[in-house]
Amino acid sequence: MKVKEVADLVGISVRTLHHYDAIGLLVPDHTTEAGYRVYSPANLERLQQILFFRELGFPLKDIQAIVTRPTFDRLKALEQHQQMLRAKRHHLDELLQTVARTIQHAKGEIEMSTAEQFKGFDFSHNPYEQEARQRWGDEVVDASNAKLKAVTEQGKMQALQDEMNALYRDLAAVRHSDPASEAAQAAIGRWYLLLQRMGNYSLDAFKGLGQMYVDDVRFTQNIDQFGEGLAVFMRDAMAVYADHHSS
Amino acid sequence: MKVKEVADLVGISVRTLHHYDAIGLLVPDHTTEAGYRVYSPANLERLQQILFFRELGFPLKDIQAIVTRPTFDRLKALEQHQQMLRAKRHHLDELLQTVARTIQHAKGEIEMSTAEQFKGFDFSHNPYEQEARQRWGDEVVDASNAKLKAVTEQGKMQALQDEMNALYRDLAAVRHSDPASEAAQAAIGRWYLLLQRMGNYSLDAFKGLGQMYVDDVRFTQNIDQFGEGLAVFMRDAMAVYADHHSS
DNA sequence: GCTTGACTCTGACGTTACGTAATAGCTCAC
DNA sequence: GTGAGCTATTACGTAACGTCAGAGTCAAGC
Repeated sequence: MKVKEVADLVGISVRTLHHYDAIGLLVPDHTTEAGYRVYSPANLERLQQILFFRELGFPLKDIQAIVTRPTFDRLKALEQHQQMLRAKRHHLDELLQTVARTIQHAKGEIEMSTAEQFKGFDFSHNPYEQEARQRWGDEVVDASNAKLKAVTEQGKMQALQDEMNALYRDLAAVRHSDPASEAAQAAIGRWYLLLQRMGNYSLDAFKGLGQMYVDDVRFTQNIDQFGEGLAVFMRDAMAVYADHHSS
Repeated sequence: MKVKEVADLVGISVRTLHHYDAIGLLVPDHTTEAGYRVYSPANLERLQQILFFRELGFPLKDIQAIVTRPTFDRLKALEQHQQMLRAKRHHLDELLQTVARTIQHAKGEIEMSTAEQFKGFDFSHNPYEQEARQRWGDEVVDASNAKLKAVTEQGKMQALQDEMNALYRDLAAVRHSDPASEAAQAAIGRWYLLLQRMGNYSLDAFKGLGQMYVDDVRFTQNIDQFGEGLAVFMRDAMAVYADHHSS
C-alpha cells in the first residue's frame, strides 16, 4: 500500500506518514524505484500501535522509544491501551456528568460549587501513574521516572538526581547477573534506602513498585534508558530484596 | 482568586492563564495594584466553557470568536457540548471495541481486516458537521463554512468563493429587515440557486440547513463573520423561502 | 523591621506535530 | 502520447503552550 491508500484507510494525512518516516517512527517496508513508500501489513500493525499511543497522549518521541524496543510486547501493550482507554472513558463520563450538572445549574435547578464545575477536565495522567502516586506519593514516582521537578533548592535536587542516575547505572551494569546476587542486592538495597529518604514504605509496597516498573510502559521506558531490560531486572531484584528482608 | 488558585483548582497551568489573558480569551476581572490577576466567578464560568470547547478540539481562536459574541447562549452551548461529548464517547467506545478485537486477533482467536484495525481513530469532525455532510455533501457544508478547499481549477473555486462572499455581504446588509421582505427573499433565493449548482436539494433540506446554521456554533461563527446575527437571519429567510416555494 | 519562602509579573526562546505550499517526477487508463 | 491523479523532497509557518530568567509582591515568623 502506498501513502494515499494508507492515509485514506486510516484517516490520517500523507504528511503525517512522511513525518513518521522522517523521524523513524514508521519506516515503510520498502520503496519503489521511483522512491514511493510501500507499506506492509506489519507496517500497518505498527501504525495501529502508534495511533493508540497517540490517542492516549504519548509524545511521538516516547512512542518511538517504546515500540522500537526489542522487548516490546504487542499484546501487553494492547491490554494496557485497553485499560488506559477505559480510564479515559471514565473521565469522559465525568465530563458528561459535569456538563449535565452545569446545565441543571444554569437552569437554576441545582447548586454547584466552583470545583464541581471543573470535575473531569484533567486527563494528564495514565492510570498506572495515578495509582502509583496515590500509593507512594509524587516523589517516589518522579524518582522512578527520573524526572524530578525543580521544586526548591535546585542544588539539592540536582544532587539527588545525580545520585539516582549513578544508581541506575550501577544497576544496569549488573542487570545480566542473577537478581539475587550479592552485587544486585547491594545495589537494590541502596535504591530502597534512597526511596526511604522520601518516605516510609513497606517492603510489600517496594515489591509492588517494582512490578509497576514493568507493567507501565512509561516506567519501563524511562528506566530502560539506562540499559535494556533494566526495569525487569529491578522488579526481580526488588522482589528478592523484599522477600529476603521480610523474613 | 489569583492565578495559582485557579490553576490548581482547574488543573491547568499558570502559563495557560497568562496565555489566555494575552490573547483576550479570558481576561481577569481586574488586577491588583501590584499587577496580579484576579479572577471572578464569572471568569471561572467562562473558563469552563473554554475548556469544554478545548476538550472538543476547537482551536482557541475559534473559541474566542464564539464565547465573546454578544449573542453567545451559554445554555445552548452547554447542550451542544453534551451532544458532542456523547459523540466523542461513542467514538471512544469504538476504539475500545477495536482494541478488544485486536487483542483477540493477536491471540489468534478471530480474523480482522486491515480497515477494522483502524476503526474509531478519526475524531476530527463534530457531529453536526458529520450529519450535514451526510445529508448535503461536502461542498454544501464547505460553502456554508466559507472554507472551500482548493480542489481543482483554482480559478473556478476562487470565483465561487468571491460570489459566495458577495452574497454573504448582501445578506448581511439586509439582515435587520424582515426575513420575508422582498430584498431578503431575493438574496436568499440566490443562495438557494448557488447551492443548487452543487447538487439537487429539496426545499425541506434547504430549510433544515438553515436551522443547522444556527444550531452549530461553527456554522454560526463562520457565517456571522459577515455580520452579527446573520446565521439566525439566514435561517429565518431560508425557512420563509422554502415555505413560500413549496406551496 | 527584616528575612524568607511562596507567589506574582513580563519577556522571550523553544518545542511538538504536523499543515501548507512549491516544484518536479511517476503511473496508468484512455 | 496525454493528462489526471499520485508521488517525492524541501521548507516555512502555525498553534498552544512549556520553560526559564530576572525581578517585584506578600505575609508569616523572628
